[in-house]
Amino acid sequence: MDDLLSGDQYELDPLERQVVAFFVDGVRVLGLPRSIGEIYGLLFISQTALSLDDLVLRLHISKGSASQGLRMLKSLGAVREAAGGAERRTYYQPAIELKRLAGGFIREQIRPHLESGKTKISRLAETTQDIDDPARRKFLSERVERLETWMRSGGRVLPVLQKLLGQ
Amino acid sequence: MDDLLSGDQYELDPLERQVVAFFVDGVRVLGLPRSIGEIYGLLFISQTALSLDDLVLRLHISKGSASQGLRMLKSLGAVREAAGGAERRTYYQPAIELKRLAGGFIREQIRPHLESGKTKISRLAETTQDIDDPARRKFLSERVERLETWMRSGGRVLPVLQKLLGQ
DNA sequence: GGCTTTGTTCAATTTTGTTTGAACTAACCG
DNA sequence: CGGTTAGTTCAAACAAAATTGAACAAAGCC
Repeated sequence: MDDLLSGDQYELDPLERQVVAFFVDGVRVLGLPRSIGEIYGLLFISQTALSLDDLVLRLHISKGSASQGLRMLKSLGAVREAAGGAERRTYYQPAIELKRLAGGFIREQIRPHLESGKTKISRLAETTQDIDDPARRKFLSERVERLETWMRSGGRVLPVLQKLLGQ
Repeated sequence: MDDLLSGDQYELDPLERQVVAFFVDGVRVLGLPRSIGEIYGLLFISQTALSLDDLVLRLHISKGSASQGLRMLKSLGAVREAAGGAERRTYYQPAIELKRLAGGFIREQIRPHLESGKTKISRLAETTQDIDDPARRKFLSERVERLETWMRSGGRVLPVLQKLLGQ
């Protein structure tokens, strides 16, 4: 905290900045906040495990951001707590197997939406039954049927995806 | 605009609202704006092709939103202009084959990021060469190699994905 | 030509989502 | 105990992204 001699001793070097920027872009594609990319990026390029305070200090983000970011990364299985440390403070390391990263993302971000989608389509199918005009009802049933097909395809694809990424 | 007799003549019925809401949620998962979901949803549930003005009127969105939304949906291959109409006004219909939808999304939203990712990693690999400390350089090279592996996996997965969704 | 209709563009506004930071809990320490 | 450190929570501030609407261009019509 007390960087009395040099305010820059914690600054990222150019390579670290480049890697962090890479992951910031990466997670934006996935619809995750930039702090997630910053944290994961710095962990990815660090040879030693880092604490929450290290992240705050080096990335110039708030403790709140670091805490929330680490929580999400843990839930995605993208970081784990470093084993062993006898210290009270916990240190974090990145998971770097694509299999694990993709698996966590699919489990946490995709499957829930697929599930809730199926539920909503069921309700849609019910609502469709209430339509009076038979021609209209037939058309709607076909469209709902189409949605159900989409969801089935989605459900079939995920395991294959995970399998392909796990190598 | 001047609905003197009944302000509701263009309102969505409950089923239409349900479908539009379904697609609004759906596109949010993909990181696309809600207007995209509204427009596609209404087209999806409509038995006839709709014009830009129809969308403005029924969804209560601005002409600007409708225009931009249709442009993006066209670029994704998710809507096409209805053939035939001798009218000046153009009418739109949804593409409903998952194959086509997924293909457009992959082409427009995923591939560009994969490509630019590869480029950035190449630059990263160069920067890594400038590192003086051999141990550090070795570690960084391994991590960059890992990123390259990720990208290769990504590149291999996309065609399989398209193939699986096209049935 | 002038008038109308259709659609686009983009700066200003609104909405949404992220980050901050102060207040808090919990755990350790002397 | 009282003091320090580690980490969480959440309302408020801020930043990023979407939407609006007015000005505009293009094309048809009379």
